Amino acid sequence: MEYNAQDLEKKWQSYWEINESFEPSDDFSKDKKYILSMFPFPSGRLHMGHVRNYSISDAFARYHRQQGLNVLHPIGFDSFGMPAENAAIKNNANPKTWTYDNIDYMKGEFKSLGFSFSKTRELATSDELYTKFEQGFIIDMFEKGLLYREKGLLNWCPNDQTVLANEQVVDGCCWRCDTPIVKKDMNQYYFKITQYADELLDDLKKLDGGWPKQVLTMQENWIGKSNGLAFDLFFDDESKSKLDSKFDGFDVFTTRPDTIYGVSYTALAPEHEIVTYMIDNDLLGEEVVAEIKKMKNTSSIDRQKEKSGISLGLDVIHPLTGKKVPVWIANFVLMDYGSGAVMAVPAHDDRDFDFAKKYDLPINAVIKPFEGEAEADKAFTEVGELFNSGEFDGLNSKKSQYNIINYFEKNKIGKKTTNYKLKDWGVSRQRYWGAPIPFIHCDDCGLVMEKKENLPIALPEDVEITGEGNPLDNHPTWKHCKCSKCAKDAIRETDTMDTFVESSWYFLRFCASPKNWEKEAFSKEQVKYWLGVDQYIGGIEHAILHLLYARFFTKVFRDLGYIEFDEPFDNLLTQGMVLKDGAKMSKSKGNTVDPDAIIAKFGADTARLFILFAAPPTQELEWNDNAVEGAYKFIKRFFDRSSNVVASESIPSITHSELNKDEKYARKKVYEALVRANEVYNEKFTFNTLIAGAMEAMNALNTQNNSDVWSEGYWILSSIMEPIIPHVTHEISEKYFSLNNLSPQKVLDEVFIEDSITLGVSINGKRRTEIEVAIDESKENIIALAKEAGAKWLENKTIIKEIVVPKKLVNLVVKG
RNA sequence: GCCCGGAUGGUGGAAUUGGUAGACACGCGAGACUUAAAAUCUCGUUUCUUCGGAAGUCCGGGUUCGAUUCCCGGUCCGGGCACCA
Repeated sequence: MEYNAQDLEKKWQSYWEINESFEPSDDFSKDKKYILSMFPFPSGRLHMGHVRNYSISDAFARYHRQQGLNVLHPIGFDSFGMPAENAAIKNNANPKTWTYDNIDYMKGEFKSLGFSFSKTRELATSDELYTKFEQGFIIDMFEKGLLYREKGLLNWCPNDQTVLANEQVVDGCCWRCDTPIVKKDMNQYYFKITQYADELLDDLKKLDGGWPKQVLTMQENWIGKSNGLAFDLFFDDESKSKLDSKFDGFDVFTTRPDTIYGVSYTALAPEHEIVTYMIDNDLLGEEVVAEIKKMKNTSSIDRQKEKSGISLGLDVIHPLTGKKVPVWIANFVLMDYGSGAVMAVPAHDDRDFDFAKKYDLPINAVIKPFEGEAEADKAFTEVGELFNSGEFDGLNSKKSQYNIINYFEKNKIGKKTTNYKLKDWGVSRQRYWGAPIPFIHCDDCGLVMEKKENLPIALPEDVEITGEGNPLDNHPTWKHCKCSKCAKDAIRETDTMDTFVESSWYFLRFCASPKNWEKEAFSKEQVKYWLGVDQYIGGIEHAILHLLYARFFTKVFRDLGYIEFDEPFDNLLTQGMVLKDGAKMSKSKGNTVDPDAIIAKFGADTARLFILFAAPPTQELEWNDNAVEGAYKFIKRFFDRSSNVVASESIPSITHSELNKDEKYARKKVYEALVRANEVYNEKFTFNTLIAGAMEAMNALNTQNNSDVWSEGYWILSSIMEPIIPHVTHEISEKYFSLNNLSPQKVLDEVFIEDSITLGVSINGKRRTEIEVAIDESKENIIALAKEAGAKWLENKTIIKEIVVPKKLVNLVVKG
């Protein structure tokens, strides 16, 4: 029979569907595996990155199912978000229709790839049921004080007409459309993620080993914890009266308290409240005000180009020396870190140095190298010895930080402080296609929560998407409602939530047994059984955003009493990108390969085999049409040569000692592949080597014609390859083994025992030749044989050392 | 600038963690079958070579009987963070 991928794959896909082969059991006494791949946005069609992602997770899921474990391998769609609206604007489509049509199409693609996802747990985050539970959580979080509304300077994308979280601003531009962002003063809802900053940082330790180091480092940097000293700088009397005695001074933060005696000026962010006060009360000249405004309107990237500043004509008193220190505005001081004000030490900080040079400010060195001289015309930023530092002279600068902080605390003029780069997570978006934030604005009661029994607050379907303004705000009736407290007319919140909210708990929802879906988001018991996720697979691009938010939600849900663990994802595998012609596949570059076309031409098994064979999963994968065809040929050969197999309900029993050399070798290769498969599925994840092993075994089977050896080989190979090429292996397994071989396979040690062995012979560590010896040959004989074999390299030389590495090689060290 | 990864044939990549470098595959070459081609099968394929060998895992040192693997210094490539005080 000819190998026909399309027919055979369809047959097994409907077999799996009819038999509900991939549904997890609710029997929690069984051992479980939760295999999760990051769910896709329903953009319309799967791309190769998805195929790679799900081929990896499917391999894990199928392997563990074979091992008899209860496997949860769910899929869903992260289906809220701007592309749906953008499509609506462009093609005059309805976002909901567009989204759900895409979902239907993509479900078909999943099926045609043979992915073993649980069907009954499929969900889309735009489903009203999902929104209902999510809005419930939002209300709980608000009650706990973890969600608040505040006016703030926000990242605004002029193109997408929406606010972005700090994490969604990449190089000063929108992460989606690359438009430079501008700052806008708006009301916005925030999750208090900073309250969990320390725990999010500390718990990274729990993930060590399970997560890639790179991701842990990225999260650590993002949280950006730094310890230092915060203290107040007070204005002198003259400055104070200039400011109408409205300000006594301002607060600064430093991680270098050791340089305190070197402070020669201080700098405020242009957005600082003192600056704002001076502008508002005409305390600065017109020109100066114009300059400050210009500075404020400059984007953060442009600000980085050159340092600039403006003297405010104010002085503060140095807390230790009592001397006057001038106050400047500097464009490099960030309003949203620390207090928006810094002490400047040009002698020991590169930035302060550049600024001081430009404006001719004093540079006072207070740290010198332990040996030699500091480089001239450069800030000395290393550890050294303090001088010109009063009672701290002579101390090691690093160690003096402790003493100086102590001094400030003892004299109550400052205190040890920790700062984070992490900011609270702004979650409101001025968009239609998202989960509505379940709040109501009432003239009398202020901001009130919607009642839980009224959830979900669903989106209106009769909506006009023009790309201008907020469609919910523009809708004629939707936002009008009654106050949940006083029942008077009120206005619904028209902002919707960041879609990262949905992906922050979807992995919990998957644990819910579908029979309880209407009733509850998930139950404690279900979640306790299934979580943590045993293997999470996804792209490195989510290293910060999604993974940090999901960790945050997990901790919040724990504190709300819904779950009982700290971290959601025990093991994380970040897959590499799929490249073509050395570049990431993208529509704009025109270098995409359509999965559907590959399936139509070669079948799903070929696509899966190529993707897992071409590179280890964590590395980039270069698409290669020839190699895809190679994968197809292997499958075809594997199928064709199954005709050598004799059908049997069980693995044939073979007397190894009665076999000839080729037969023994073939068996050895088959069992080597089995050993490697167990290693790969459980620890190493290098599917490429497992496939190579199976190919070697096939090549070895080909050199012999013992039908028992063939049958045993296929029994094992179709078992270990089933997670990778499930259709063809099922076909073979059904035809010859009644599907009995898709189960754990026993490794037979006897096949690895050999009577003779080849040893490499090296002279001075350089391999020269080899010898064949009996397995139990004595060391003396081995050396004698090696000398004989290597005689021509030993002429006129003296052997000074003989090394025998058992079962590996002989090394003869010679001289002369 | 700081912090992580990498660098192995023409190509993708192996190498049991210090023990025969280049598994497996792609490509290429040769052969078989064929009137011919495709498909399939078989063999070869690190480089140089005076056909004896010699060199060889980015470069330079080191440790070792032995280094792709460990240590020191450097080059290049990729990624993350980036005026965070």
